[in-house]
Formats: sequence, C-alpha cells, structure tokens
Amino acid sequence: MATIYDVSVLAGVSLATVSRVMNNNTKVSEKTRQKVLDAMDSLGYKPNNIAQSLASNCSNSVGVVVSQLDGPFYGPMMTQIETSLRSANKHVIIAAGHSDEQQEKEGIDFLMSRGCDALILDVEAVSDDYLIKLSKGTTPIVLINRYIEAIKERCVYLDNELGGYMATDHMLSLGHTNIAYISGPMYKLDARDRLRGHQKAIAEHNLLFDPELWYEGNFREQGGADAMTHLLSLNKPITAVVCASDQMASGAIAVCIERGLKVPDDISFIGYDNIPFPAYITPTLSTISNPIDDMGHMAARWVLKQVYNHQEVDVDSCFKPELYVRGSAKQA
Amino acid sequence: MATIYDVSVLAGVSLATVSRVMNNNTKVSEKTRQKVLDAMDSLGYKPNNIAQSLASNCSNSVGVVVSQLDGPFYGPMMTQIETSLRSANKHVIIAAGHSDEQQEKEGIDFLMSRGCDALILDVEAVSDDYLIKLSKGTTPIVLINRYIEAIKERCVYLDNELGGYMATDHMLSLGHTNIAYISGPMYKLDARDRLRGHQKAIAEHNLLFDPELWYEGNFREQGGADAMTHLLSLNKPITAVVCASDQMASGAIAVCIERGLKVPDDISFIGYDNIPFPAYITPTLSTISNPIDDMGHMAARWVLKQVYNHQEVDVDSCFKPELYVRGSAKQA
DNA sequence: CTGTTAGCGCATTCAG
DNA sequence: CTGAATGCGCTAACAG
Repeated sequence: MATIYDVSVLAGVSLATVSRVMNNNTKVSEKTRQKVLDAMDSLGYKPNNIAQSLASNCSNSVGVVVSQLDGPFYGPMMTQIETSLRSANKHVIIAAGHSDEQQEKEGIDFLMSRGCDALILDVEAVSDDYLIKLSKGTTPIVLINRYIEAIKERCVYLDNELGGYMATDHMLSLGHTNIAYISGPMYKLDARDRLRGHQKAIAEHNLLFDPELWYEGNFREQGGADAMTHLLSLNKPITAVVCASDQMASGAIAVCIERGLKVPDDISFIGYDNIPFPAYITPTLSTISNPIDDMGHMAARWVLKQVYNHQEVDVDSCFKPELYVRGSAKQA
Repeated sequence: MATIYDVSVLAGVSLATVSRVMNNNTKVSEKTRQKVLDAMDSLGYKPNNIAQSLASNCSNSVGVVVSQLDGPFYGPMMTQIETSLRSANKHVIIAAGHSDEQQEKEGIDFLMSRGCDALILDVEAVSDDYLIKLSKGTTPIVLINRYIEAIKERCVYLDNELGGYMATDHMLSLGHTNIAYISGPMYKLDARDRLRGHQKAIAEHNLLFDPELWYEGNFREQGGADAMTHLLSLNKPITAVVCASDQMASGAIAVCIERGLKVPDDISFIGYDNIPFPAYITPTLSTISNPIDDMGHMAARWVLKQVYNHQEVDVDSCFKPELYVRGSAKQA
C-alpha cells in the first residue's frame, strides 16, 4: 500500500502538502495540487483511515447499538442510517444489545473504545440514569425509540401512547365495546406506552378497562397466537382485538382462522408497526405506523449536524403515528 | 482517557511491560502483572483500538457488504455474523451494496481502506473476475451466497438448483402437471439456479417446460402479485405455482384469494426461503429452506479460522436446502 | 502557499 | 523477565 510519503516523493513536495490536498481545507496552488493528484493516482494511493483517525482523533465512524439485527424493524432502520452516513463518508459499526443490560453496556463500551465519533443507541435494558450519565461523557449519543426528559434534545422517538390510543379509538369508533388488548412485554417502554394509550381511549369512552382482556405478549407471532388462544378460552364476547404489534396480530389472526372464526366478520383486528408483510395477507391488516426507518434517518442527521457540523440539515425528533385502515376491522 | 503511558507510570514499570500484559503473549512475572492490572483498573484504562490497529497492522474488524440491510434475510445473517465475531472480540463494519456494481465496489474499497482484516461479501452485481482478482489481494475475502469455481474454498453457498428442483418435484409428486413458475430476476444467480432446478424436475417427469407459464418476478410481494395476475389472465389450467421466494408466493396467493380462488383447493403453492412470516398466515406456506443465517455464521467461522487462526472451528461451506411441507399445496 | 517538526497510542524489535 | 528506542501513516501547529 502506497503511503502519503511515497506520494510526496513522487510529486516532489512535502508530506504536509499531500495531506493538505487530501483534506483540502488549506490553500494549495493549483499547480502543486495537480502534481499531487497525479502522483496519487499513478500510485493508486488510498489514505489509511486508521492512521488518519489516530492523528486527527476523529475516526469518522459512528457506532450503532440495536436490540437485534433481525426482525422487521432494524433492517430498515439500519438501511437509513448506513445510507445517510456513508454518503457523508462516515462508517457504521454495529453491535447488538439483545435487550440485555450487560450486553448493551458491553456494546457501548466496545464502540467507544473503537473511537467512534458518536453513538446511535436503540437500547431498552439500560437505565435512564446510565444514559444521562453517558450523555455527559465525551462521545455524543443520540437515542432512538426512547424519550428521556433530561436529555430530550438527544431523543428521536415515536409517540407510542398516542399510537396505542389511536388503535383502540379506531375500534371504538367502529362501535366495538368488547375489546381485548394484546400488549408487548411490560418491561419495554413502548409496550407500556401503547397500553396506556389503549386504556386512555377506553376510559374516554366511558368503558371499563377489563384486566382479563389484557394479555402480555412478546411482540412476536407466537406470542400473539398464545394470547389469542388464551383470550378465546375465556368465552367472553370479544368482537375486537387490538395488538401492540403486527407480528402478534398475525399470530392471533391465524389462531382465529384455524378455529373457523372469520376476520373481520366475526372478530376485528388492528396491529401496530405497519411492517410490509401483513399488507399482503388476507385479510390485509389495519395498523398504526411505526416509522422506524425515518427515525433512523433522523438520528443519522442528528449526528451529521451535531458531531460533524453539517449545518444544512434540520432535525426534528418527535414522530407521530398514523392510522392505516385496511381490511381486518369492520363495523361492530 | 487514560493511556498506556499513564498506566506504566502508576505501576512503576515501562510502557512495554504494560503492552505485554495486555497482549499476554510474552512472559511477565506475576508480581508486575498484578501491579499493572491494578493500575489499569484504578485508572479505568481502556486500550485505544485505533492505536493498536495502526501499530499492529491488524484492525480486529471485519467488513461486511450485503445487498441490503432490510428484508427478511440480511437481518438474521448479520445477527449471526455479529454474534460470532463479537464473541471473539472483533468488530463488524457494514456497508450496503444495493445490488449495484458501483456501490458494491465502493463499499469494498471503503472497508479495505478502513483496514479491515477480512471481508465477508454478499454481493451480486460485481463480476466473478473482479472477485477472483480481489481474492488475490492482501485482504482475505469470503463470499456468501455465491459459488465461483476458481475460489470455491472461499464460498459459502446454498445449492439453489437443488432447491428449485425440490420445490417443483414436490408439486410433481403431488400429481400436478400444469405448473407455473414465478422466478426471481434473471440477473441474479440464485434466481437462474432455481429456475434451472425447476426445469430439470419438469424434464425428468417427461413434461415440457412451457415458457408461457414462467414469469420473471422481483423476489418481492408485489412482483408475485403482478406475476399471478398475468398468469391468471392466460386462462390456462394451472393447478400449481412454484415461486422462487416466499415473498412472491405471498403476493401471488393474495391475488388468488382476492379473486375467490381457494388455496390449496383450487390451486397449490410452494415458496422458497422459509422466512418466518408465512408460517403464520393462512394457508401456512410450504417452502424450501434458505439457511442464510447459518451461512452468515459459517462465513464468520471461516474468518475466525483463516484470518485469526482459531484452529478449533470447522468450516463446511455447501448448504443443502430442505423441504418444509405445510398447508399451501395439496394432491392434484 | 509550503516545508519542518512533533506527536496520536500502541506494538515490537533489540539490549540487558 | 524488563526497559529503551523506533515507527505504524497521518494531521496539525509552527515557521518561513
């Protein structure tokens, strides 16, 4: 691999001059600049990023910690982050936190020791206090999918309570009153927020929240199937089910169809997340959007603006869910 | 951030000694080792990876180029890669190639200039020759989902022709003879291989491959829907459809159901990939497995073994597809 | 505008 | 077993 030194010799200039044309932040005469450029390309010179990082104390890489890399969410989110950042010539280094406090912290340490210029975190197991403390360190952080009042200017999040409210409100407005709710695991903030929205909608319509009609799932298909099996065993007159994720809704619907129930004729469903797949099944799934990709994009923009001083980008961090009416819910 | 120098002063030893205990490849007396460890710990010392990389010419990071980060495949694959590598204390740096030659090459250059110790590539737009040349360079590469004879020891792949054969053979063995085929885009190798397998099965049963019953899709839901719409418009007595991806199968089934056709009573389907979602829809989708996650895992093991000299791991690179019989296909 | 000179934090000779 | 010295490839003052 050719080094900056080889280039300087071939071009007949000093080492510093070569560095200058690379970073073109200082004036270099057009003539010498061209000499250098020619030398670079006849040597096939590629700068060594590692050395640049060490010397400049800027690694041009940003670390991303997500709960998991698979599933319908993180892919689109990572796509946005990678695209935005790479077009600005920044690297993306990833680590999975697996919703485990220990692993999330390890991932963060890992990325910091790698000299990341900033961290984008979609973490759910570490505490607010830990993150607040972290935000006071030297490596800037931005949070996706989490709202912490004390550092709200670093949060990119979805109003999940509103989303939960909207889902249930949709069923209510269709005339349903016996509405079951399949929630995500309660240790997750977004699951709690969505449930709160559900309860709020119920209360606003002067109905009583029946804990028996609430089942704690796990956001996955199987959890939805288990939940539905349980709800059906109650022998209650349920006419609508609000699910805190599209995956759970799919699992739940599958159970109903297996038992000979017609969706939406016998029982209505609404999901949450608006992942691509359920838009293609029968019935098509009504849902609430969870623009996780847009949030990834926004987090990347935040980093570009706050860390790399790209003044031109705007950052807006609170996202509002939207209702997508499709075929899985009908008038009661 | 404390440096190795700070540690050496506190421990009352030389810089080199500290370095030695970190890398513990040279003998250090237990007493001094303990002094150093204590010093590290009271300073909260974390080695600077960047500096280590520059000095050792080993970045402990491996680059991964995938076509896309979203969709049902790359997530699970990335999960395996990240998990395997991180447990060996290696970093994963990602770049998306977007199935575009220019972008794939840029991604590769990008990762090489970052000093990656090895590259894991799931690329489809660059040529075999380019990859063969690349494999002769200084940065080791391993290919996922691609078989190139000249560098087969660097390939981790699925026998797609066999998979295509198995899918169609399943329909044939159920007695179907009017079988349509919805393929992936022909510029993709796996799409071509699967089609070849289909044709082989057809031929083996002394049937004729009817080009009219073959539609080139795009591997996505919408492509399957478009394909089915076209096939139905032919007014041919099709009783079974083999799809080169589960996503296309889902799109195609949706169209059938919309038109009042019963699956599998009126028409049978089989997909390819065995992605999680269609196992939860109605009817559950029969399919051929595409163990992309296992392949990711294997590629990571290859790197560990070949690049980082972990002798204990075994590498086996040719994966065989498996048939998953579920509810979308029945006797003709 | 350009060259000289120090480091960045660490691994690695080479002596001792 | 340990310390001193050198350099990885590059950036960033500082002079000129």
